[in-house]
Amino acid sequence: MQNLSKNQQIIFDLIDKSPEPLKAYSILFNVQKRGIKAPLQVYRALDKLVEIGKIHKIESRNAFIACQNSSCQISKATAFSICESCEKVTEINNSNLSKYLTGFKDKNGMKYNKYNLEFFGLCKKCISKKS
Amino acid sequence: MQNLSKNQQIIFDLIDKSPEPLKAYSILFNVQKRGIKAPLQVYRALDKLVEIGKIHKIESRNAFIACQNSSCQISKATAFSICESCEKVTEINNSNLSKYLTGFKDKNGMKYNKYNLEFFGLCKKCISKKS
DNA sequence: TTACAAAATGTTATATTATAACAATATAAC
DNA sequence: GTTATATTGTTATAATATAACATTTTGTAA
Repeated sequence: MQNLSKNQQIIFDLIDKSPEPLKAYSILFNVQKRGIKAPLQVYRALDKLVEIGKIHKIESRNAFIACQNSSCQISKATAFSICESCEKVTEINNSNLSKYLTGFKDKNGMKYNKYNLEFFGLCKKCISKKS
Repeated sequence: MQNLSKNQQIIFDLIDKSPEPLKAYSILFNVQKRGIKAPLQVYRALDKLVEIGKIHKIESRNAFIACQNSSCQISKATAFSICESCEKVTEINNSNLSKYLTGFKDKNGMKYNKYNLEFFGLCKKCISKKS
């Protein structure tokens, strides 16, 4: 695996140490003191980091999270759980699930090479808060 | 099932007769001749139509498609196949898949009440074009 | 059939997310 | 060292989505 460029490293570090998914303009705000001034600089780094699998985009939230799976280099099979109350997002790493979905074939004969799955619900903390 | 309001009906009809997912501002452009002038009017109708399950949002494309499943009223379990070449989107209606995912429990103890799954690949047409 | 509540509409302004286009610089491969 | 590729920098703008407020319509029940 090649090294990250300067901007890529700055932005990856920020996302990687964040406990929650970060949005592009929040990232921009946080890295301005490090010399990254324009949205495009952020989006370019994000695109590359997604491409090489260091981060994932949470599509329903337009936000980015570091890959939790140390062996994941290219993101062809992603699954996340999202708490609709506190917005906590966790990457699901379940081999049964990934086997099932990677092998899934629909009747239309289309062969899939990638998928993204987002589960929504309430996390344990938020369930107990409400009861 | 209650009837749709005027704006909801106009926008649903447009989406329903479209062979491909439609984006909000493309919808806006197409319904201006019918008196819907502002983005918010479109987004409000879209929100409601999604809520009652008449349409789904394709998150990775920011586009909307009519529900293909006649029995689907509330969209708690959605799955789509997306061709990365021609962008054709099809709703997957596979009871094995939906049973598997609806029953899925992760080790974190979170209970899911909704999911959205997007598969990516090449459709039959696009595969044969390339060979 | 009025009155009340809920849903939907209309309108202007603005926030948020993302890319186009072009020039310059750095890095890797040969 | 030269060339190709990736990355950066910069300005402008496109595309997606919501805030806030006023008004009208619709459904429900007294």
